[in-house]
Amino acid sequence: MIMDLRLGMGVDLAKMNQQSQGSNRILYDIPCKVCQDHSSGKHYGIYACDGCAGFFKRSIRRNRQYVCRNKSEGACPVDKTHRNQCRACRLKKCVEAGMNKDAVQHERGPRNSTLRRQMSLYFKEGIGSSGQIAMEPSTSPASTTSSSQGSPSPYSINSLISSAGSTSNNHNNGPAFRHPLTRTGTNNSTRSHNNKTRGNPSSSSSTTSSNNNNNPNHADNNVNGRVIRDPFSFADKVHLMQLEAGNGIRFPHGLGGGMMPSSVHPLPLPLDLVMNMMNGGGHPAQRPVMMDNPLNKMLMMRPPFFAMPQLNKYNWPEILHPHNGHMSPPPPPTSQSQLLHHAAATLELSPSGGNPNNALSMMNTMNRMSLMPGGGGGGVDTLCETAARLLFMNVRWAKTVPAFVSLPLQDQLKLLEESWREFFVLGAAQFGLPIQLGVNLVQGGNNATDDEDMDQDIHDLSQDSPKRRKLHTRRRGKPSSSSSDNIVVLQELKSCMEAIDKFREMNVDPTEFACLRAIILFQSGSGEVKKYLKDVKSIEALQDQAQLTLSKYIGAAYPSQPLRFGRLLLLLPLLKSISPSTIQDLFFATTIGSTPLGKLICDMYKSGS
Amino acid sequence: MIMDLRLGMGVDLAKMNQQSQGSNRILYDIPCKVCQDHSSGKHYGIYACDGCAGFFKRSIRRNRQYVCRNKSEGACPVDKTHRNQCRACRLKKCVEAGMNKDAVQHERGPRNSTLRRQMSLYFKEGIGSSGQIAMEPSTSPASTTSSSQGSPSPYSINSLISSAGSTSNNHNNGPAFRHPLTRTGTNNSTRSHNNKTRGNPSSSSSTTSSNNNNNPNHADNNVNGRVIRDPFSFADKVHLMQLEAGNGIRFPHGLGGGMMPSSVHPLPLPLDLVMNMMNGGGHPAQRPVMMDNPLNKMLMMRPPFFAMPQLNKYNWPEILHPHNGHMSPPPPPTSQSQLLHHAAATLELSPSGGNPNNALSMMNTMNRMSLMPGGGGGGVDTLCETAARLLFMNVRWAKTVPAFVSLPLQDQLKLLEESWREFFVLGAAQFGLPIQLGVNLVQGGNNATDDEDMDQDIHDLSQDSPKRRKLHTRRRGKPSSSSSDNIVVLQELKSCMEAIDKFREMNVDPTEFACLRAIILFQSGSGEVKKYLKDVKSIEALQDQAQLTLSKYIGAAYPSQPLRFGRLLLLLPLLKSISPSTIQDLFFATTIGSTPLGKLICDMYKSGS
DNA sequence: TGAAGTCCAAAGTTCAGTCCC
DNA sequence: AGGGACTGAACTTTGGACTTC
Repeated sequence: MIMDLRLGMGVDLAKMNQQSQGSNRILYDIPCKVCQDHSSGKHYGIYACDGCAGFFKRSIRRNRQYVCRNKSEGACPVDKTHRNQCRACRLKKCVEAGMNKDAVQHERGPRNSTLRRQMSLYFKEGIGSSGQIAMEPSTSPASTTSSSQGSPSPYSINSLISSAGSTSNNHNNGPAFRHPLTRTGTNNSTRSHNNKTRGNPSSSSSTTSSNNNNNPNHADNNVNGRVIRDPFSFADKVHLMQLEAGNGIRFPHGLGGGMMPSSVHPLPLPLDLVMNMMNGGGHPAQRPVMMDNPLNKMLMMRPPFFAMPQLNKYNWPEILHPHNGHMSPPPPPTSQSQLLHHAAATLELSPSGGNPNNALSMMNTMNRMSLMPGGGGGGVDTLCETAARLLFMNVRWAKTVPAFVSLPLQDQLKLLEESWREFFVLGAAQFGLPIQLGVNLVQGGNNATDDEDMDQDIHDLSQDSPKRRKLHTRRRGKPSSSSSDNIVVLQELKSCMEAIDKFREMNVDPTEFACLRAIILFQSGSGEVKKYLKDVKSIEALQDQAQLTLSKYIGAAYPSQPLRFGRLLLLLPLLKSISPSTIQDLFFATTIGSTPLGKLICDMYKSGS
Repeated sequence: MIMDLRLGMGVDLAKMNQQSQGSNRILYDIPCKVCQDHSSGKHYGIYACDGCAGFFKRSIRRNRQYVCRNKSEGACPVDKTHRNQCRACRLKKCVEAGMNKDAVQHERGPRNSTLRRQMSLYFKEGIGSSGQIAMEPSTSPASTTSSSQGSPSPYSINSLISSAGSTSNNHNNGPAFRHPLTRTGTNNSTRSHNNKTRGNPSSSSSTTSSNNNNNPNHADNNVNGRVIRDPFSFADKVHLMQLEAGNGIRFPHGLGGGMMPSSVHPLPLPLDLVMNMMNGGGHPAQRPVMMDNPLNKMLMMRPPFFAMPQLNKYNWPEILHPHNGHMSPPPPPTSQSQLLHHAAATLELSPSGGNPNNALSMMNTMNRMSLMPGGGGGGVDTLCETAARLLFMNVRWAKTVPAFVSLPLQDQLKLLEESWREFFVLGAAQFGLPIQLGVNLVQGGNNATDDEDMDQDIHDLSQDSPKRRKLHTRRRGKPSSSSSDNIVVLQELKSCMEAIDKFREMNVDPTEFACLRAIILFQSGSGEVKKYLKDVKSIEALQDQAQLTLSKYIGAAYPSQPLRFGRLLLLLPLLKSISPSTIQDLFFATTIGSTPLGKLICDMYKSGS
């Protein structure tokens, strides 16, 4: 003790020399009393490093009895470099150094699940086999020892065995109750209880179908308009177009079409009128304006694209389900097996279907999706495909805009790179991409997708902690790391969904969407972007054109809505409510992986000349 | 346990039998109604231990929803030893035992650097006196301790004393002395963690409906959904500002105006109409209001807010330099020594000037500022003051908008919290806040501030590495830590400057600024925000009003610029090009520290009746 | 002054790596 | 050679000490 005191005081002054090694983690210059590594404060009564603290805790919790296999008979060196050589000696030294076994508390219940765990559950192991939904890992009898959960398993079989074997928490001390939280003899019950379930708790809750799948107002799948054949070699690589390619009814390369529901057009404006408006507008352009009135052409050129039906909120576009009839929504598969069958069939149709991983993952996904509110139609993979298609359509579209392609190539690429995110969300709004399915990617098995539950999820995941400050920190590489990421992702998704709702509330019509798209495309932006743009003036002029066109169109088409133009423009910032990285992680990870989308798009664009 | 229980029951209600466990802490023999541990008095309505009280508080504050993972389905034992095993059951038992959710209050500011202290320091000693720079809270006499960093000083005198006197720093055997740094790391995290969560004042109770105390006063003004005649007439408001500016008739609280060239005023308006509007909107304070209201004073002190002249790009507003004549910019100090001298002089003028650290840092700052383009008059400190003023004036302005104050208080606060960033940038654009000086905060001594050099700096700092992906990662605490942070900050600054340039290029007039400000203020947004808004419909209607007003105004004032309205609206997203945390770090760290601005603003707003 | 609050050390958990079988 | 266990850094939660209203 005397030693302790002395040491303590002496070293305490040395506390001042802390090291914060690159994070806000604090290490003291006080060495670990066990191994002399930097300590991170006191643990179990003595200054110790995280390693020794963790080791001690695990050893005590699991009641480990190590044996030194060395000739030295318990005299192995325990220091930073050797501490892992002999557990027996390490533990012995921990005790000798004064670590207090009683300070090791009971294991507690698991915290909330994290995105990473869920993702690994889904994508690594493929839950599909028994039709079991994976979020209740343990309720299934045989299932999945803790190990199968990909989690580090504090609740491993091992630990069960060991603690069960030792009826009492022998290693010690019997009754002593020094620390209030000191372990008592209740270990067995505790452990087993812990061992039990580690899944997503709310899985059972609410299948609340947030989907009022009503008003299937798409008339038929009339594919009108030409489809420019476009060698998008890239798309193939990325398996984007699997479904589509496998099915004659779909548009080649996903340049989707569909009929515009007449109800959506307040004024089924004849195209020529639009043209007139555009031409007649006499934009008193204050700047040199690019010639040949490109927006006109742009708007004209893509009837099928802009004519895609607006569907119900979050419903699948009919076009994704060609096998279904015309008016009737696809009967949702009612059983797992049906779904699997469906998925399998789909895969077989795919020309590129050779990839087993793909097939497997898709099947799993389809399986998982079966409990989705929207009926069984959509799965994450399909979602991702659609997402990809959406994006690429935008690229394709841009390529058909003469004014755009007449810009310096560098500018084209930069503009595309800058706008893809907004394109994506805008497209989701226009075409009903059910981005809310992304929630499932975050939550794992929870099939709740309405706002209430989503809020709940956000709350569940939300940790009132420093992490919240890092709100914009993005995980890279890994699917995701901590629950704070979950919060961010969920919040962004929610914002995004609400943004989309706002567009839908406005009943934005295809012409308006087109104009908005152009406005977005010709955003010269500020900061970094601008620096790389060669012809900012032209771009600005084009944006002017676009907004003028929109303004005039609205004036003609919605004369009773003087606020409409402003409202639409004010919706644009909402398109940024989800971050590019979230989009990529959620909707493109499976199809594209981690290649930055901006770059990918540029490549696509360049290659598809 | 049994012993404990018996003892507890036997002695019963008697507070008299307190136990002091080695401190003067008082424990009662009345057991915790939740876990039967010793209680420490009543908490949230029942006798409870500190643990359960804290647990309950945290759970309610963070709106946690736990799920019992036990087969027992919510029947886990909750006692002293098991209380941490299952949060769901513990919380359930808390509630069942009678803990009152409504007794959990909102999170308060950090104790050691309370808002009030900061503010009173800031405003009492601070900005008022000419040329004086007093935003470092620490300049207050007594504190020579580490609290002088101008940062929120986690190291209160109290805590220093108590730890210094230590001996009683019970749980540790050693140290008589905690080094401040010890706490630094945790403190940062702790603080941010504290701050973060509940920007929303009534959130904890909003779920439980307990708090309906807000919205008493929007009874009759409620615009439900309909975009009808505004009781609040933006147009009038706007015109008020014009008049003010034009006539030299100002309203006491800086409601607007600006020295607008007369040519800019297309439509002069009758004053009385306007005055009616202003008087109409009383706003009874709905909540307990912070007393002694330093912010009010501050705001009172600075009437000429909206009258600040629009100056040259990035020049100091004249008003900041009252000691200088009228039109001529202050002669910049020409040499380092001059500057240092100047700085020193300034410091000596400071009432509290004792702190050497302060003096040093300030001198360094001044030194750095010396080579600024805008002349030597402005330093970072002055910049920060101006920034603070800018922000606060916006709050003040909002308070004068009848339509705004007629919203539920909760909504007002949320809207303010959401728009301050944009207000700040918009204000910078309108009043010429030389935000480019912020570059120096990032770079240290580098005196380059034009675009070229800034690009160079970005380039120099930039690592073509994964770091770039973390673009939004935010550092906390330190002014700037890694070079990647620097990149982010510089890029954001640059974007922000360019956004401001765009506004200036457009020659946005004060009326337009006012409308834009209103549009921003009444942004119901999406995602998180919306959830906390009670009266979204009204807010949307108000935004509609604002944009309609702008549209009409532009139509009248700039008939030759049909693109103008759209262009202005399209500038709005640029206001988000700088992140709140960057703004705070750069422009408010010295004045306000790390108190989250959103929260601070809300407090200001509430306190300023 | 009782009962709110914050502060923060030292408990806890999580999980990517790593090693070992 | 793939799966399970261990390690330790990173992060969260707990509860006793202390402050504030």
